[in-house]
Amino acid sequence: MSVGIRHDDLRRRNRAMVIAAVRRAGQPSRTEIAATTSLSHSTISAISSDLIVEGILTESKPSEAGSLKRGRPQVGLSLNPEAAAVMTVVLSLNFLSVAVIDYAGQVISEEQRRLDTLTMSRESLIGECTAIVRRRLADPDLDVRSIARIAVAIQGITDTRARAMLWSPITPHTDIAFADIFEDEFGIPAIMENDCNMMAVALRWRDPDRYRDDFIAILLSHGIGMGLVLKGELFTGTHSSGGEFGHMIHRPNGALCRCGRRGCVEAYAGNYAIWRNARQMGEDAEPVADVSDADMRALAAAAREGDGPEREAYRKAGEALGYGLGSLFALIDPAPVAMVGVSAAAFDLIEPALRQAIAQTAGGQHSKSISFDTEPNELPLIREGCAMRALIFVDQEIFAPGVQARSGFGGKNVA
Amino acid sequence: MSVGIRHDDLRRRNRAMVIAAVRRAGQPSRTEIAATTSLSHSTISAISSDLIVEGILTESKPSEAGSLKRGRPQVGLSLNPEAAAVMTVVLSLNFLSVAVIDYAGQVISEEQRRLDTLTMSRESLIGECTAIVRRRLADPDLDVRSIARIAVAIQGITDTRARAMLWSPITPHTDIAFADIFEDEFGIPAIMENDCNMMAVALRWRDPDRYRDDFIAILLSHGIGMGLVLKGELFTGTHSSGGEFGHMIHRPNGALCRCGRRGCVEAYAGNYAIWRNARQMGEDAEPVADVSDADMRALAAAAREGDGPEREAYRKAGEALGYGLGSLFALIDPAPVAMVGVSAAAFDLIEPALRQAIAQTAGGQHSKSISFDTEPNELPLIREGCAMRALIFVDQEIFAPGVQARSGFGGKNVA
DNA sequence: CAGTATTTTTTCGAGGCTCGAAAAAATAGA
DNA sequence: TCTATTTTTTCGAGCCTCGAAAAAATACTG
Repeated sequence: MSVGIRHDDLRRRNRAMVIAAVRRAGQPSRTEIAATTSLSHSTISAISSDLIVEGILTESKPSEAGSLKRGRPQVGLSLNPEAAAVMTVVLSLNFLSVAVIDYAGQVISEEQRRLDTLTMSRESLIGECTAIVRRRLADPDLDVRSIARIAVAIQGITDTRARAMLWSPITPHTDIAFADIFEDEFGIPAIMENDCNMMAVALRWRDPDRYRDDFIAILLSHGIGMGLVLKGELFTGTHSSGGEFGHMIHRPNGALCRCGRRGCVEAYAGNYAIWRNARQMGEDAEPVADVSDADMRALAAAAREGDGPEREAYRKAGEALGYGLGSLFALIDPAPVAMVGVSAAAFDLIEPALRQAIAQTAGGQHSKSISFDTEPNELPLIREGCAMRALIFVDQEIFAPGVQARSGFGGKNVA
Repeated sequence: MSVGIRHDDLRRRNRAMVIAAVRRAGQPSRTEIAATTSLSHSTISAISSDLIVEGILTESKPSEAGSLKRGRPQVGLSLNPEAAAVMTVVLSLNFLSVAVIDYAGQVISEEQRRLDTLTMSRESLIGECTAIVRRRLADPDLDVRSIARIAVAIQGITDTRARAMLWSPITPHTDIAFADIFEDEFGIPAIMENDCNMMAVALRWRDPDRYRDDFIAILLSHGIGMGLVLKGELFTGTHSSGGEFGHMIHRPNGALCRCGRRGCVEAYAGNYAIWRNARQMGEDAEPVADVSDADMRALAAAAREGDGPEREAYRKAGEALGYGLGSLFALIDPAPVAMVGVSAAAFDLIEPALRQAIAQTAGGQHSKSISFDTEPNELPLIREGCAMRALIFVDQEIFAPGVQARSGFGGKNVA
């Protein structure tokens, strides 16, 4: 462990730094990059002229129209969209979505497809995934060689090495190494990520002011998922994608969860749990396979209508989420929360009980100051997160290569 | 954010790397250091000769007696004990302990003292702490100028900046900035750390094989504390020392906790909770201020004697700890656990219920493979952790200084 | 419209760092 | 005493970043 820094690593790291600065800032001038990286102008000049020659960056016209200043106008540097491309594959319950994204982050082409993921065989699930990717790669407008990376996101648990799905609620099959499958099939490096982690990555890029170093993204969907960024890094478990917030225990020996255990947060706050409680089916009732978004919206509407089992179901969901968040906050301290997914649209029904519960916990000391944001649609977020993950891989591993070991330094999990 | 690497940072980082290699390995030769750091022999030679001239390292006799090999014998490098010294201050319930440690990690001098921390005024608590440090500094055998760092550990919550105790169960007073107080008083840089975090740091140095990158140290004492190392880094909250495992919610609206809330893990597993249950005082009974170690040992003996309220009390403690660990493992995946403190000596009474509970949780899937270790005495561990923390500060900030910003690189929390 | 002030970017030499190769040092075996 | 072997040091080469100065590109000024 703890490897020293070779002399040639210097350039590599600083190249990566410049690329990262451009990706973050959009069209920064060399002077701005020098300021944010605290490297000298000479160094930035040298590195960026290399990157331009290599076709990674391009010079764009003076960044702002209102160049009211005197002096030589700044020349904006931007990512060359044609430098590379990446592909995202998002697999969720009964739905498969693929997109090709250029180096600057714009969607070039996409395709979506309904599947019956719960009943498909292992082979046909894999087959559908590879087929849709193959169709995209066959696009005549696309230079296949430019695709530098495939990022796959799935609802479920993935391994830390980002190679395989270990378990997922959307299919009975386990341990599918999608990353390896795509690499073998297409010869393109691939990674396999957890959907909620990708949501968190995307939120950070969308709104870096709110979602800076520490925040939580919670997916309120059929199941409950979480993506967590701590100290600027995506938080993952020691072996898996981790962060199984939905399966923290809310009530020992409580309601039956989809995972087969009892008393998980999800067994009170997942769509199926809200549905079960609203229909007064009892906590032991087998979770239903799926509840349509329309049904959930109808449920929320009924709950808003007046007091009754629907409203009580949302109250219980809020309570479970509140105690769960309280326990989480006991571990990590409070942080901004983004609620994502269908039931985030019903957050008005969830919030009161949630805040009341969180106030009972150690982490909820300043419960009023904990702020929630809602975003009803998770799919675009997941795709954006995948795209950024893949693009940053290209930035670091392809356009600034040459470092052997990652231990000690090398922010691998930087969201 | 994300600062580039200056040319002069190179030497600084590699110096730090060499010092760290020596601290880890004990008496490594230059060749061994070159191997572990993957720097060239020339570089190691240059850096180590600098460090020797500066009095930071010394050459020791050939590392092993059995130099059966041919060739020129290796020269061991070791830390010069006189290069610097650090002081540790450990403040726990009714007890204050101070030690001076040389640069190589050996205790030079120490002093311990009983206090009535629960009833002392703020001023006298601070006064006792500064007085004991002053007495140690007055030791004629000690060169005061060599003291490069004071590390203070306290049971309770500290801030992420390692300046202040925010809240502690050992005193009614809050927000005492011990680090600032010591710095102002003695002009020596100081840090304020959480006791359980220091336990984790110490475990990692004691047994790097078992406690490598991911593990958990749990203090089973009057209260329940936790120190957590994830991916080789000490885990802290976003604002505070965090990791308040003892105040995760075990049962909503459950037993009364010392913190004033209800249903915390500690309200079932802290010494006062075990005592309360064993004495059948009811879950609403006000927690007692302190239970002596002797009383706890008697309780454990009674529990081992036969079935009864004592045994049931330990069972409840195990259940709470098990569900809590299960929820924690849902977030971070399972990892080795060290149980520290008086009640760790009664772990035989706790373990069955703990394992049974953990098996009910998502994190406990492989509950049999989760391994527990016990260590009944927390104080030496805390002191060792403090010492290592302080020494590593000296290694990095004093003997390899010169880096301005830490963002991006700079492993601040490396245990 | 020419000249001046101002700001950005590039150029160039200096200084430092790591590296590889070769030399020097230090020991065990023959 | 000589040779083989291993560790450590020495030395020149090659990069990299930096600061200063030059070059480039614009706005202002009279």
